[in-house]
Parts: sequence; C-alpha cells; structure tokens
Amino acid sequence: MARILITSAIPYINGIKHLGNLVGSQLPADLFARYKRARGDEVLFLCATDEHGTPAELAAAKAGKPVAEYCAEMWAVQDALGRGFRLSFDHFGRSSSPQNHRLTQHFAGRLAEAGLIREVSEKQVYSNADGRFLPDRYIEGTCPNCGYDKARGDQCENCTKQLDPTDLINPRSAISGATDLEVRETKHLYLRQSAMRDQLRAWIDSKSDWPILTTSIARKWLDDGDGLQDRGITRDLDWGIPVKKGDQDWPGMEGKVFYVWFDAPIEYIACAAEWVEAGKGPGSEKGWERWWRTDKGADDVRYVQFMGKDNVPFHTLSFPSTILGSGEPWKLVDYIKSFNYLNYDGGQFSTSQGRGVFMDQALEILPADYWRWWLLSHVPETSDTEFTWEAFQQDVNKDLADVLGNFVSRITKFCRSKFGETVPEGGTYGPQEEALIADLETRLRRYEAHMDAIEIRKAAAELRAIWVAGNEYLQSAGPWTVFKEDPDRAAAITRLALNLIPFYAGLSSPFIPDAAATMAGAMGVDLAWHDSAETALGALKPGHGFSVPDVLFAKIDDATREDWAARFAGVRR
RNA sequence: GGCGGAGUAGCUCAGUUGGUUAGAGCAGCGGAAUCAUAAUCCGCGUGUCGGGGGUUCGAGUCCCUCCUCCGCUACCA
Repeated sequence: MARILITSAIPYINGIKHLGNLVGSQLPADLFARYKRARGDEVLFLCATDEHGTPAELAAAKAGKPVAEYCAEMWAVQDALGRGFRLSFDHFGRSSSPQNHRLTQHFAGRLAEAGLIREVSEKQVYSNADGRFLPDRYIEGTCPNCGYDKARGDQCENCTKQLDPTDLINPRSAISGATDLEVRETKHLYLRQSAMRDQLRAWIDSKSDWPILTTSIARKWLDDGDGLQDRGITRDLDWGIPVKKGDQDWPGMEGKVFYVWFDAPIEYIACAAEWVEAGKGPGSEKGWERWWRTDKGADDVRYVQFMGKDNVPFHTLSFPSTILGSGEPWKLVDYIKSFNYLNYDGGQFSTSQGRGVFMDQALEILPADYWRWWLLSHVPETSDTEFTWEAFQQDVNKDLADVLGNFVSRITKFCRSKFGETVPEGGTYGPQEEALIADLETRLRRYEAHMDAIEIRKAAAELRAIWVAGNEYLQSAGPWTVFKEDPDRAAAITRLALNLIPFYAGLSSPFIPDAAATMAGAMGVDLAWHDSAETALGALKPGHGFSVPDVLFAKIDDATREDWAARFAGVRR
C-alpha cells in the first residue's frame, strides 16, 4: 500500500471560483485522490483557502466587514461548494490558521538563521486617503509612453510598456481614486532565492518525468536575465501573519506581515496539522509529521501537487527555496501536475466581468456529476481548451445519459420484465462473455495506467469505452430475442449485464461519485473497485435482489441549454 | 520587447524517440435492432497537419523564418 500526499493549489478567498478555477486544480486533484483511495492506497488530500493579501482586505472593505469576519464567511462558502462538488478533501483548511502562523514564522526563523534572509529598504507609494501602501498595480495614471489614461503602475495595458509607479503622470489610487499619494521609505525582508539557484536547478533537472509545461517555466525563471531573483516576503498590511523569527520578535519589522505567497504554500503543511488537531487524523498531536517530515515517517510518501500554470513558479522555486533553505528534512514535491486554462465560449472566464459559470451557479442548475464528467473529460492538460454550451449539452447527454445511464436503465428494466428484480438463474457464460471479459480486462489495465499517470482525458476516454462495451455486448447478444427461444441463455446474458453495473460503478466513482453510489446501491452492493473484470462479472449471484434505479442522468434539452447560454453570457468586452 | 505554450477533420481534442493508406469522440449521412432516458449497435473521413524555406531515402514530428492566439514577465494572487 503506497502513501500518497495530494494537494490542490489553494483558491484565493476573494469570492466564489468559476469552473475554470475548479478544473485547474481542485477537481483533477480530487479525481486522483479518489482513484488512489479506491485502489487501496493511503491518501492524504489537502486543500485550503488562501486568505491574505491586498485583494482580501479590499473585498472585505467593499463588503463592509472586518477582514477576519469576511474571510471566515467566504471560507464557509467555499467549503460548502467544495462539498457540493464532492471534493473529497481530508481537510479544507485556512492559510490564516494558527498552525500556519506558527509554521510560517518557524520557516522564516530558520531561513534567517541560514543567512537566507536579507533586509531591504525600499521606496513605495503610500496613499494617505486609503491609509495603506499601494502595490504597483493598484496605482493608475497616464502612461508617459502612449498617453493611455488607465495605465497601471507596473505596466501599461495599452502599449504593454513596463512601468515604474513614479513614471505615471497624474498618478492616483486605483482603490479610491485619491491623488494624495507619496513615496515612503519602508523596510522589507527578501528571501535570497539567488543563493538557492544551483540547488534548485539540480532538483529541477532531476525531474525528467515532469511535464514540459512545468519544467520549462521553472527553467525560464532560473535563467531569465540575471537569473533567479531574490523575492520580497513581507508586506505592509494589517491582515496576515505577523513577521517573527519563530516565536521571537523581529526587530525593525513590527507591524508588518508575511507576503501571501510566502505563507500560502506553507499552508499545505499547516493544513495537515489542522487536520490532526480537528480530530480527523491520527491521534497523536504530531501525527501530521509522518506525511511531511522525511525523518518522521514521510520518507515513503509520494507527494503530488495540482495547479494551474500560473502557479508553477511559486511551486517549483519559491516554496522549494523555503523548504530547502530551512535545512530541515521536509518533504519536497515529487510530481507537479499543471494545467492550462479553460476558456468560456470564445473568451476567458472572467470573475470581474461575471462571465462564465461559477461554482454556486453550476450546482444550482445541475448535479455535480454532470460538471465533474464534462470538466474532467475535457480538462486542459496539453493546451487551453474551450467550454461551449452546445458541446457540454451534447457530450453530457451522449456520455452520461445515453451510453451509461441508458445502459443501466435498459438492462435493469429488461430483467425486471422477464425475470423480476433478482439476478436470474440459469445458463452459463459462453464465448461471447469470455470475449467481453477479455476486452474489459485489457481496457481496465489501460484505464488504470492512465489514471496512475494522471493522464486524465485519456482515462476518461477509456472509461467511456468501457461503458460502450456493455452496450455493444447487449446489442450483439440480444437477450430480448434470445429469450423467446432459450430463456436460460437469456438469463446468462442478463446476469452478466447486471454484473456490469457494480463494476462500472466502482470504475466510474472517481469521476461521478454520486451516480456511482446510486448504481451500487440499486444493485444492493457496496461501492468497490474491481481489479479483475472476470471476478467482478461473477460477483452478483443468481437470486441476488436489486432495484431499478431512477433515471441516472436526465438529458439537457435545447431550450434549457439556450436559456443557460443566455443567462451566463455576462458582459463581453 | 523577452520567455513559454498552442495552431491537426464542421466542433472538442490524440498523435511516444521522424517510418507503411494522419486518429478518437461529438456532429452529419446510410443501415440493423426494438430491451431502454426516441436511448443502442454497425458502416461511411482526400483534412494545403497555420504559411514559406531547409535537413532527410522519408517530417504533423527536426532546423530556420513569418503569421495568429494564449499565458507569464518577479509589487495581483
């Protein structure tokens, strides 16, 4: 039994995530976690909310709430939506947790002792009206290059020229519009990533099995320009983890907090501690260390991270710098699965424009399984991919309703009408059944291989082919015709077809857990993964009772699809 | 501008280290069947593999160049 640690990139606290966010990390991570658990591995699957930073403070202010209260509420919303999508986190934590405070401060202290932290005094724009320092992109003004009047302090969107906030003509706060800005001196801590460059490169180079998307981004940062740059890890904000060296104060850094990208990945570790302290893990207080400390039992753990491509630099460079730089035996990631973007009907999903489908809306209109199946079978693994309502309707109707749902319906109803609601007795499996079993055995091996390799689209295609094989068999065996001449033979065919349902339920459960549970329940068995088609297809014995389930997947009709397409069009540019 | 990714059938996408007639699903057309959610099964694919040039006995696959789209560009996260 292998031990697998799985983390999904942690979603930012600021608002409800759209389906593009979901499919880019949490959903594929959940698929893998469910699969590995089904195969009998010991899995710890963690996710959390990423709560710190300027956008959280601003969102809270907009909502008229203290930031801690706002984050607590949004955490509850995201937690509920995650459960709605059947995301099977062992724990859904918060980067603002006391555990993360302690660990983040611990890592900073270790890095300081190792000489990997330097203090930098720098000038930053302060807005008196807003009472806060402004990140470069929260400053707007006129571009000195092209005259565009909504240029941001880091870059002009119009002419793409990179800017410094002091370059802007008539600068103003993007938050309030205030022009009462001044440049102030402030002191910050920098993580000396440049000193870690060779160590990081050697580590990246050793990962020959990683996707090109992952390693190429990492190498670009290592080699671009002057090479890997040191990175500021503190901010002048109220909401965050106070800057400390372990449990000691950090002279000169009073009132400052760690940068969200410093503390967010550490939450992967802290989340395991939250899991234990919430009483969900092993009893001992330090039980989480057997997942995270190679000197305390984590040496046999395989750690797999899931994330969108925009997160790769932080997971291949910044977070490993933190871990390696600590000099302590923390578990490093073994495999990074990164994803491209899902586009929405010819453009991007857009939170700010309300364009696309958001997690809460998706669950309002359809059960989670529909979304899980479509999103996972179209997950943007090798390139960006496209969501359209027409494709969604067609694919879901065909795959779930026609191929899988109807298979369950046709055989259970056929059996009920000819033999009653028990697995029929009589006849034996012959050459047709042996051929089917052999075919399924081959397909099952391929399906497992794709799932093990986290080749999600290929796995989905193979699973679908396994469903199709049931219809092919039924069609060629034709029990409805055979029944008239040879009821015993029809009974054997029906018995095998009924046995496919629990088999399909197990194999399908990582993709469509609710329907899988319904299928197993209707057949009066526990949901289980079957390693062998031959064993699985003889599991239900003659006389075993079952019930005809309700329609597993109702079809989406054209009028409904058009209605949704109009409702979620949002505002186009 | 720099770096990275992508451009393959009407649509969404596969195409390992270059090797026989470039594949799958959907959509479309034809047929079979009638157990079933009018659901299934079988058959049918000449597409300038973004354009151009090159290497090679042979290129979707390697090299050069150009075009288009997307992402990142270190103070959004």
